[in-house]
Amino acid sequence: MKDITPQQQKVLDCIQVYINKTGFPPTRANICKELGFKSPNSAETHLRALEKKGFISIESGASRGISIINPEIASEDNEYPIVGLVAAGSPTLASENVEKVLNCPKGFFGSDFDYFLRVRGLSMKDAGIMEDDLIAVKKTQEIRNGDIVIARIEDEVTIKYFQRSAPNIVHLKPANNDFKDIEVNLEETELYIEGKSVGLIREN
Amino acid sequence: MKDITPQQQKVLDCIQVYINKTGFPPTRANICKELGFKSPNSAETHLRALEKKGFISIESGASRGISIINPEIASEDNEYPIVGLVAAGSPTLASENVEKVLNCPKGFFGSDFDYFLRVRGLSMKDAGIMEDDLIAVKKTQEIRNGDIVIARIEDEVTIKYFQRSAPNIVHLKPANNDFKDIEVNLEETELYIEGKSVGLIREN
DNA sequence: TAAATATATAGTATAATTTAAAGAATATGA
DNA sequence: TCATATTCTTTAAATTATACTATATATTTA
Repeated sequence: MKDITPQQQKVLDCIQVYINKTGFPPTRANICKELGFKSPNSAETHLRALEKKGFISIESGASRGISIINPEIASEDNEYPIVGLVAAGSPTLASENVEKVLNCPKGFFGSDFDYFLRVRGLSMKDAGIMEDDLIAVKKTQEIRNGDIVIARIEDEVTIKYFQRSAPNIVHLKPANNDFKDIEVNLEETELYIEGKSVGLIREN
Repeated sequence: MKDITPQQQKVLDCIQVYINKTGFPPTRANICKELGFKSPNSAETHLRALEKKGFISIESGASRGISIINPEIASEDNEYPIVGLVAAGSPTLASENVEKVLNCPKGFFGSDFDYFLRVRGLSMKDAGIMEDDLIAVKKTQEIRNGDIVIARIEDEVTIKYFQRSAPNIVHLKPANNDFKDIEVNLEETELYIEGKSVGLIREN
């Protein structure tokens, strides 16, 4: 990341202080006033320079659409959306799928993860994964045999053990004798791995 | 702080998710679109209700001037000891029994709790409680039938379902056909309830 | 039953970004 | 040293973004 000039640093600090104080980013006029400019366009120019150098991002056309790019955004708690399994389609984070969010400290599970997924069904009950449990899902394509994956097969989403049986054959194995393995021939059927489970939470 | 309705909670979550995603708050139109309203005014009304109930603050006349009021509960972690089951004796919080502590936000489970207990054995596997899981234990003597309890019988500690079968007869029932009920006659044998399970955590 | 909640249409006024043009000061490289 | 690039700042204005208000209806809750 490139160096910034003293004045650009002043603008960056001004943004951070303003966000800390108000909870939302400043406008150009706010920055202009705060730093004693006579024109919002002075602020605009600095913002563009900071954006170019990678310190902030600006959503074009959006009022107060400034966000600070902060590599160590490691606040203690992070909010993770709880996603419900939908009948069809991937467990996206679109708000209609998000029940609510849950605070969870960094490092709570051994791996980072992206969201909680609400479990439906009992196909993994012998692995201790019960109806209504929350699975912590890490979005990744790096899957090993035996991982518990969230897999999507042609709009059907399921939680199973992953087992690659041949270069183009994958078995999705339940942990419940009442369910059968799902055999996926990758040449015929599209299999998408949404992610893998890195943890589980249950509330009694 | 007053309660909010399910829909208001959705709006609040939508704001939080949007902020997490973009770094700045949503407009009414963003919320409207995200929640599927046809009019931004629906969002406006919910925002005003949330403001009135103290969950957000709105800076009048400021575009994207929404900030979430964080109650101290949301940012406060508590450290809970993780206790291992000892061969004999109760799962006390004496330091020799404490593996480590785990940060957990207030309100993480529906109930308060006092410590995490490391699970040993598979007597409750059909209830989804597996070896090495962490059970969140609330110290209490108020037990109902069907509760998962941490019970101590003459220096032997076990995790089972509680079932009072008669005024002085208690059954501690496993969730695994390989284990038998433990019948406790309270006139002959001392039974001590350490607490009950209010939640579970597992790391894959 | 009254109040609260939820949602819509419609419109106005203000907020805010962006662009163009200009100029001065400073830094950099040949 | 000089030419060029970068930084910094201004005026001015066009355009879009956005909040807010009025009004209405339906449903739910206390």
